[in-house]
Amino acid sequence: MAEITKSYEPQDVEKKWYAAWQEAKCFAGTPKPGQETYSIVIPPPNVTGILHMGHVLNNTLQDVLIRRARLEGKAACWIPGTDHAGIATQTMVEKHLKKTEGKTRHDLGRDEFLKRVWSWRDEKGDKILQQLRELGCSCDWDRTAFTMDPAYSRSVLTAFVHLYQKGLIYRGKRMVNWCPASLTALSDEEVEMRPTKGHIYRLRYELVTPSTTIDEEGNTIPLTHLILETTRPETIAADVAVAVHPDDPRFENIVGASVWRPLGERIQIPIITDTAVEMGFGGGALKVTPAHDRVDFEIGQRHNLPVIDCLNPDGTMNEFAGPELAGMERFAARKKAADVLEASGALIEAKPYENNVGFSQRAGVPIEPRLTQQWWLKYPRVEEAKQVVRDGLVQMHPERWTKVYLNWLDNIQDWCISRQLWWGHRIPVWYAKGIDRETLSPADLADPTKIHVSLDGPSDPENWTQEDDVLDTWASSWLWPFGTLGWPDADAQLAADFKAFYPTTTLATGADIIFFWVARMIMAGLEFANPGAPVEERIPFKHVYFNGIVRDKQGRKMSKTLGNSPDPLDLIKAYGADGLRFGLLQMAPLGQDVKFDEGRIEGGKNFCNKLWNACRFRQMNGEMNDNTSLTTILGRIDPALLDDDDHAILAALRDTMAVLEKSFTDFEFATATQKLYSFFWNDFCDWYVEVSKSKVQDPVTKQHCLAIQDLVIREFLLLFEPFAPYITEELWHLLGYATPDPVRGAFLQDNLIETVETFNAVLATRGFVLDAAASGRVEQLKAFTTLARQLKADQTVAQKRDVTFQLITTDADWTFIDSSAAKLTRLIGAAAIERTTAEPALPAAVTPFGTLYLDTGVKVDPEVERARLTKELGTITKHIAGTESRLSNVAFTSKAPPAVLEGAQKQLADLQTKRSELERLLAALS
RNA sequence: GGACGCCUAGCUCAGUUGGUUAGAGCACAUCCUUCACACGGAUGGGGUCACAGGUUCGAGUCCUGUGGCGUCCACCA
Repeated sequence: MAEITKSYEPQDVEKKWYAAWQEAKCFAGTPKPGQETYSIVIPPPNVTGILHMGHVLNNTLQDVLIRRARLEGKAACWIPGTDHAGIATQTMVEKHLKKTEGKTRHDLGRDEFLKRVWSWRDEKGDKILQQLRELGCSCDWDRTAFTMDPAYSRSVLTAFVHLYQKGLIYRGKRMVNWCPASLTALSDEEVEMRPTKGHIYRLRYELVTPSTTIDEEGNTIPLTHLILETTRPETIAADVAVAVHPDDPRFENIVGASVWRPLGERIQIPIITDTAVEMGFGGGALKVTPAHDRVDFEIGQRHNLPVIDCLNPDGTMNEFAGPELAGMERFAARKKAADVLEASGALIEAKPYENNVGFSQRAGVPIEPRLTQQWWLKYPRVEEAKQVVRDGLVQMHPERWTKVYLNWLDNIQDWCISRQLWWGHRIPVWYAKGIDRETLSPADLADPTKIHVSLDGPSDPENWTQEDDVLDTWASSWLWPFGTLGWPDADAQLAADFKAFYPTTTLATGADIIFFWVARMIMAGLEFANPGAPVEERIPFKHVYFNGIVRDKQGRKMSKTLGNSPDPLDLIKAYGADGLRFGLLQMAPLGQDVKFDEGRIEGGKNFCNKLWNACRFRQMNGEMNDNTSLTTILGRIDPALLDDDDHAILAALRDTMAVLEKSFTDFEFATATQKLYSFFWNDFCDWYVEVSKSKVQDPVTKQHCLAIQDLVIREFLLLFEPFAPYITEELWHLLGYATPDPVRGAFLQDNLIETVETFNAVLATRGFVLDAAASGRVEQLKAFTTLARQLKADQTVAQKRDVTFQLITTDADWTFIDSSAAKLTRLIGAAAIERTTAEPALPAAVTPFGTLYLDTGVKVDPEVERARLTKELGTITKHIAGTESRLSNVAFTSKAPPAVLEGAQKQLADLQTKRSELERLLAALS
């Protein structure tokens, strides 16, 4: 067996094992009949994306879940893949094209441009999947999917045709969120409202015929103009009316009259009434610009007003904006419009103003409401989607997200699924040649001689033209949990083990895409997967785990522009993949955002090193025996020979197993990592390994102690493996836990983890009766040790080892301490612990086993000693007072549960004993 | 306007159904390279648990309110 080096060097270990795992196809999801399954589909990253901290967190969580499932003996399958990411990828390639060749996509034409995108994808795509391998992700790579794969594309189009035939998809001219940068419509979810500083312009709209109104006192006064306010003066040329509230007394006389439009073509526009107008805002009048505002559009519909569009798709002004503004960019035009209005006297004032403006989430520019023909989807299964979550068939973790989810579904709006892009799934709709797409009526849309909708297109393609638009990317990824498992092709589903792996077990994702993706997947699953089957077979997943967002130390979202995001690959180089994984999970409590702290990652690395060295110590202490199974290790342990330390460490191990089990059920990964840390570092290294140092000196106890170590390390490696797969695998082999069997047992993951239940059962059949009191005695010894060390530290002889301790104690306690002398003297750093009945004039501490004196061979300074003891006495006295007052309170003694009462009484007794001993020590000093 | 989350040591966070003297890691101070580990060991300092009320024998924990930070949904031009 190879010798374990002085420190853990992750680099070579990681390379070696990942290659070995892949070679052996360890990650293949291959269900055996009757075997329980556990499946996860990856939230597909953008095909051209690169790994950032959010991915690291999200994918580490998935890997932890899937590896734990493997150890639990389940057929585990983690399906990886990427998303074509329509807008993002197309924009990227367009930019590249512009930069390198000075061309636009239109210069190339659709077919040629798409060729370029594909070659870009082939060249630069899937890099992120490579990076996930470095992180240790155990995806079943043979199943890698891509949303633009032929098979997956077919599932997307199948879904479209199905929904169309069901009457849920329709085409309509409606107000959409238009992105002037990407030149496409967006869904409401892709629009982000941002408070934006600008100006609000107070304007006069002159009445064609002066009239009268009433002032606040009810007096009739002349009225020559209306006052209204707008943030968008550049759209005035597209005003078609001015609206006031029907109940507004100020405007009674002028309803139906006209005002002069102050910009663009100076025509008369009518004054209308509409309840959408807020009387208290501005001058109480609203300019109505149906082409450029949702509310205005609705007012226009109600009043049969014309629609004038004064913007080009790219956000520049067109000829309808008037000669002053035509051709200008929209924000420049806004300034210019203000100038023109000021010059004509229509502008009263421009006030600084902040309002919410919709921005394109991806392109980062303000969107324009724009009236266009688009394809819309009425969501299927909305009620059922709510019900499965309410019924807990789909459980969200943390649960509070269900409320957000249900609220969204309660207010759900039809989904604009068409995008004016080229990179994506082209909508499988064909128009008969010669028809005007803009003016198709609902009846036309239902006429198969005018519109053809199918997977493969019309049989006489020469007579048809295909729809130019592609589908929203999310209209493909919403099929991910079953599209990746062969749906809708029966043979493909069989080959992909659809039956075993659908519904998937857990979806791990960020709450930021709860609407974009999670909700839509639930509806899609219910509609398409296992049609006709009971609802629990149609849901796409049973659990949704929402991981937090990784933020920087100031709490800001990590972003490229801020440059506050460390490169995960650099972190892997510096701390190892295991250190990164473990450190990150330690700071990621359920559902809380993660403030990134590199120190924690370093802590993860240090922990790995600690584990490494504990194993090194084990190896140095003696020949390895047969470690190839729990049974062989237990065979080396005689239950009758277990001492307190053995009992205590086994109890702590069992407790750790239990905590881990619960943590996985509750998705509490931070709890799990913290428990692993404290068990191994504190319970095992700081105590068990330290006491082992004396036991291995004794041939009688040596083999026994090493066997316990082998047992604990084995179980710990199994518990730790999901979090740190590389180092555990390496140590598994170095310490001989692996079996030579090349099929079963070659890797750590081939083994089964013990549950508390099975572990207990195994121990019981071997005659282990764990002594529950042992842990308590060990805790007392720990306290004794700490007090002794404190004495040494106080006397600044912390490192001296030739000191002697003297103990005044009872016969029973002395027997116990004396029997533990070998390990205690080593732990404390003392030549000996002797029993005494005298009152040595030495520094003393009151321990659970009597009063302990430190003899350094130097005479004690009574004043220093007095100060030390007095301080201790003060603390004790304070606590005694607190406890006494509680116990003297009848309300407490009569109402508190017996256990609490007993605890308080015992505490008081202990404190009093300690106090009187301290008082005695103080008295002895003088 | 509506909903949700957070506020505990200098920093990042634990703290389960209310119950002894509120914990960890990092940072800090003192000491130590003694034969697993300086990526380490020992000891120590450091907290009116955001604030104000309330319920209770007892509140970091439950209730009400206030303040601050953050997120989502809706949105008055």
